[in-house]
Amino acid sequence: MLKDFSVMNNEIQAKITEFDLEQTFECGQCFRWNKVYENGYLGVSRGRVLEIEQKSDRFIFRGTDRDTFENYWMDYLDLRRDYGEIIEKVSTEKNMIKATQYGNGIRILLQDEWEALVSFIISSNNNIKRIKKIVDGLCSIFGNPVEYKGHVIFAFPNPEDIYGSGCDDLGDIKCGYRAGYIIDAVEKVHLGEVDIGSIRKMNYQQGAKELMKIKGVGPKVADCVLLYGGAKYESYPVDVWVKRVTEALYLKKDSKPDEIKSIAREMWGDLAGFAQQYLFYYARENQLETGEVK
DNA sequence: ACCCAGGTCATCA
DNA sequence: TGATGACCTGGG
Repeated sequence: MLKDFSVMNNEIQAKITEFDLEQTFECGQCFRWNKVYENGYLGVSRGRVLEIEQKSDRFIFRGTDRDTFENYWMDYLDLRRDYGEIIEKVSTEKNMIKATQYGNGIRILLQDEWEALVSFIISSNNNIKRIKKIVDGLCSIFGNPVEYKGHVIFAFPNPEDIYGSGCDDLGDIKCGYRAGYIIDAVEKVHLGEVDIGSIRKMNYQQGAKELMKIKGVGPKVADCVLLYGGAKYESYPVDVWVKRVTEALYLKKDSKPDEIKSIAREMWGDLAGFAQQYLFYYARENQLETGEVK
């Protein structure tokens, strides 16, 4: 975790343990951070740009100021949390020990709830590469441009930026049948039928119920939004990878999502979301079909 | 041509 | 409630 940081020459420097840019930004939880050079990533959240460079456990943050860093990015990057402690607590058996060693620099980002919602609507029955492409397309059409060191980055559009558009207006981003889902989300959030801004205050059940009012939002998408945007760390999103690996390691049989979620809750309690992320990253990066440790 | 990808929906019993 | 197909799109 981050203990303190220093500001000089418009740069913020800090030593942070259990943090790796590639693991955190490429583990499938977010879709808008891009590698711009070796060990350097550039991203935007809620219209704020940030450049991060990593040298082992030393980090340099650029494009921000002390106030924004302390009041926004510290929380976004979850830098106040002791992930050494998280890893220790979820490493309940040998496979999880392996998974947490493999992804020991993963942090769960606190993303904008609306961005997480739309991103994971797009994620359904889709692959990560194409999800990124579609999300980028949505931003370049509807988002506000932000300039940084010659890069033009488009912020993620707010509901009001998209409101008034129809499915046809989303044709260029090639999101297929998900266009209708996105429009439904835009309308319900914009008109106040869904209170996306309150999911962090709600409990897990309330949050899930609220999110699933939207077309295209089922249990898996709701779980992702609650975990990555709603800080509901007991959430255990069950996709094809997590299903495979959880069944193989713990259940030893074909199981329904609710059974998979409940055993995760038994093993890791309100830290199940962290466990899920380590397992997902480990299984997917190693293309594990059975979940067995190699 | 067929299958898959961080699933959900409509339909049917 | 629970099971079964269909589904935009692009890559292997």
